[in-house]
Amino acid sequence: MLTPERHRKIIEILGEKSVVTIQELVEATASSESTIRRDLSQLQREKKLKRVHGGASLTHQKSEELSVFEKSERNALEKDSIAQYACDLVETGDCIYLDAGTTTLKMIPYLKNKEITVVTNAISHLEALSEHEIKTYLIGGLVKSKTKALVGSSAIKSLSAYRFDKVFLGMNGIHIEAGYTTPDPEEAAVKELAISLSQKAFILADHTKFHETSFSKVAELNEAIIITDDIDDDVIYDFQDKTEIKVVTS
Amino acid sequence: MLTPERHRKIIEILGEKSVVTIQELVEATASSESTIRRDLSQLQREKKLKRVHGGASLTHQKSEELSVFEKSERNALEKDSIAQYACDLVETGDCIYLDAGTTTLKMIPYLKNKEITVVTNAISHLEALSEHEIKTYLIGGLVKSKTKALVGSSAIKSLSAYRFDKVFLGMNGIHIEAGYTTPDPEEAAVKELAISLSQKAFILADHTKFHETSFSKVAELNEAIIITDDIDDDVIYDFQDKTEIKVVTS
DNA sequence: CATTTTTCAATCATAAACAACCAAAAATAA
DNA sequence: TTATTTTTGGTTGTTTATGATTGAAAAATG
Repeated sequence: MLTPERHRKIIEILGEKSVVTIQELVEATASSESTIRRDLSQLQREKKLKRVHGGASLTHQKSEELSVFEKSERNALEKDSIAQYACDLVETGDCIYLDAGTTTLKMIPYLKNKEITVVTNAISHLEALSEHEIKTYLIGGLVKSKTKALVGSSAIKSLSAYRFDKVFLGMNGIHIEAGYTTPDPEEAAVKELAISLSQKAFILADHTKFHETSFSKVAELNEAIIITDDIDDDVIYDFQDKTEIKVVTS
Repeated sequence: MLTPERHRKIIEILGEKSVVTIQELVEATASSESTIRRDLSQLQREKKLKRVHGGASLTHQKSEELSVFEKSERNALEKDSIAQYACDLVETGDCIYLDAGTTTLKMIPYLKNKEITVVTNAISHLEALSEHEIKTYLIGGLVKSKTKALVGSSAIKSLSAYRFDKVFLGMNGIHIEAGYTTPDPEEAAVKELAISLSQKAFILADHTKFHETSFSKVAELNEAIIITDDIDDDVIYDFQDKTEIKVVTS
């Protein structure tokens, strides 16, 4: 494997997972520890990543011109922990629904080799799903040009042909009275239906989403389990009698 | 193999793979290591690529990357003429189905500002469709990881919810007895249904597809109108009593 | 806090890739 | 045709990348 090929792969994996061990990279590139260490040192000099004990992490610098894979987003590390936790809930043979969104995207690397079936409305997730050889169904529908998600009545109809063991959704607002909310009514309708088609529904949301409300209501709090990162104890106290909350400590 | 021919091939391979080893190029061009090294040095001086230890890698210039990619396609100009002609058949308000494939992809720029609705099974077309602000519905279905097309029973079911004014399909084989054929049975089933759901069906195929057959039958010749480029008169004579043929002169 | 385990940087031998050179072959010109 | 130039492929010694090893440093464990 050639050097630039390896470097690209490293950056790409980091874009998906935010953190990666040297061991994982050794396997992914079929090269030795020494080589990976050298690669990481070089990429760190180029400010493409940050070395950490045992592996590497993406730099959370606000950057002007970062290429596709290099773009980091807000709370990337927290979202990665949440995604990883969510994937531990997925069992072999499950049929799951993956909603559009950055956090659900980060689940995909951890779903590899689980022998599951994924249904999604997120066109942006297809590349990663295909790369990790996960059997994927896309629902039909109107392509929302901005977010590249599928919405509308045909999406609703297409989605309702499936039933899920688990569904994983991103969410913009989690509020005691307003419940789960999201900006776009059409996406809200898809999320709402996905929840009702599943045995268990999980909301993946970092701490910034609590006490927020957005335009369109998706569901009541008790209709899904929340997976989140470090939040204040009083926030947990506020919500704990409304629904179940899994807190991931990163 | 002549020098410019070799250089073109190197750039073409690089356009597909982003990185390439010297050994691969030696095999692809049937020339020696020394020659390839000289080629790479020269192409590097021309800023067409970047040499790396063991081979070569793309320069990170997106624009050039794209132009190279376009050039690399076989019969690109003919396909573009065919695509342009096909788009002249589309009228304001039409609902059309666009099949996966390079020729149908080339239709998209010419569809801009026609105020039409497009339904497609080609995930690869979405970017161009969105870029040209065309209202697009994607059918649902299993994501075929290699070609990024939607297939399977759920795709069939999803597609059958629509009716079309016109459908435009690529095709691998056009043969007097075998009719229209394509390699993949699952894609063939989708194409077949699309034809039956339309008022008028058009096959977009350059001259190399005539008298060829592939594995899976899609339809009889008379079920669609063929749009093609310069072909021999005797080919037209062979086919003209079977179906209508539009010949685009480029 | 001491011990154990893991990860690290530095070094080294090896195998691969390299540039430079040369002679043969091919293309071009006379 | 022959002479000249260009291109090619093999050979040379040199450079580079790689993977294994080692002792040091850092985490993890008890």
